[in-house]
Amino acid sequence: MDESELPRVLQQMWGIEGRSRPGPKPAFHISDIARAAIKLADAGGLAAVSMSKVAAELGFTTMSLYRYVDAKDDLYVVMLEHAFGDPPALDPELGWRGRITAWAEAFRDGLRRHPWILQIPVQEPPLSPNQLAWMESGLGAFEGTPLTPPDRLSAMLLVNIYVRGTAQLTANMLTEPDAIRAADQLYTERLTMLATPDRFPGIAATLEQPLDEGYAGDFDAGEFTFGLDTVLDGIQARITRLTN
Amino acid sequence: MDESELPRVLQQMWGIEGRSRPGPKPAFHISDIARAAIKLADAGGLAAVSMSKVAAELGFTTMSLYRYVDAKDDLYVVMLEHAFGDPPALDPELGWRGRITAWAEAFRDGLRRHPWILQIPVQEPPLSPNQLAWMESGLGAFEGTPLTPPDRLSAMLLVNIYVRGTAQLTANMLTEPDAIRAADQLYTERLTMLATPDRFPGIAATLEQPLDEGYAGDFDAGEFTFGLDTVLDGIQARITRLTN
DNA sequence: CGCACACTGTGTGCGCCATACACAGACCAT
DNA sequence: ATGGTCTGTGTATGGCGCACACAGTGTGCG
Repeated sequence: MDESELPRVLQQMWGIEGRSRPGPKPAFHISDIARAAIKLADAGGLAAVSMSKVAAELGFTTMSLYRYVDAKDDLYVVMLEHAFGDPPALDPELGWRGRITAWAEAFRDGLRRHPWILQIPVQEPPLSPNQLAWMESGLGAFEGTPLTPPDRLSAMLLVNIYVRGTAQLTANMLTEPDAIRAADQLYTERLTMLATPDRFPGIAATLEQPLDEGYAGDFDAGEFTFGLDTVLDGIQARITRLTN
Repeated sequence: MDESELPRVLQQMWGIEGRSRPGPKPAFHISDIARAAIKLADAGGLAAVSMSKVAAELGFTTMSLYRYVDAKDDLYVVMLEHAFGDPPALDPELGWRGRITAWAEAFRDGLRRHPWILQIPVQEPPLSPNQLAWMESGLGAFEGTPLTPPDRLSAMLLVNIYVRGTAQLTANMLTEPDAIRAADQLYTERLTMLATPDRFPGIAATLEQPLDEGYAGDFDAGEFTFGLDTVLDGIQARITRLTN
């Protein structure tokens, strides 16, 4: 219950004010760090984010960052919190399906905007304000369904996992459509060469379908909603079971 | 189509023999590298795997590894290939549901045995023998269903994503049950403190359920199959739609 | 009003990392 | 037998995260 036991970064992000203290005023705020780091990551991927680069971007020395952030991992937390803005406002007119779909698409769009998010090593469950707001928003999509709160949590996590997973498949360095297409073609080529029908009949059959873009193919909007619908059908089944 | 364009590591893993060449015989094989690296990763996580440590484990110098592996990323590929052994043999007696469930559980067990797999930055779609064998095995689970090959691929990927995603939630450094329990309790505590019912009613409602273990709670076997069943229900719905 | 001291940003330095490059020796095709 | 190619090695470079000591700053307390 003691708020002081919260890591410094969390305190800052929740705006928990320390009483006015002696010493010089901080020259900036963690949100400045987040902005600088995100700028670097958007431009050059997560690998382009280092303490020194972020500090240089801000015009300060490397070590000054450690007055705001305990370790590099904290930097990631702050970046995440800042990269997802507010969660989408879900139209209550829509059914739960429409709402969670909108939520999933907003999440996907966030990942598209900041592909480096997928490269961040996941290590702690979320506790920052925007992260929780997204959770809340996702849970709210199931308002009016007979799902219990834990069921809603599971359902939301399922959708969350789906979006992350598919985004991961969509080639991690998206941005360049030409690059994606080239990488996809190279992959299909190699797969065709290695996955011979005698040893890998299932894979080979998949490759024969001309429409199919291959495993790492361009996971476009159509395929996204198609797979998402499958997940939602599963949730629907659970709801139906409860309703009877 | 030219095999020589394959990266060296892939050639080695597929056992493509280069014609006998001048020069000293290689002192070891990439599989030795894989074994050493996996040993280190099992003991100390992916962070414990460095070129020098792996080399030391083998009794060679750091730079010698680069005669077998073009870069660190290749090391990861080799580790992955070696960590998953052969895919499970699926009992044809079972229906598709039983088969894909067995496949998912085998996959989950693999991730449990080698948690560091989840820390590997995903960058390339799989092309190594065992990876393809697992794909083939997963696709084979849908033998006898009306699903088309691309449908089967989507379904398998869905299950694959689900397993990865849930494993990710299960606290990435599992192993120690006490540590998991402690981390979980700390998380629930903080969440209770931060997610106040006024601003986060949905999350708060979830926390009120005494049974619930919280977001990052111990994702035990029961919850795993429960969530998996939801996914499979979605696939079932698709099958049913095709059958009519 | 003044002062003690907590806090700020800075500079230096350490150990580790991935990997480029030049080299001496080992071995097969000819 | 020998030329050329491949092996493992030693050395070196630039980057990284971060520990630590320091000088200056400004607030709360006396």
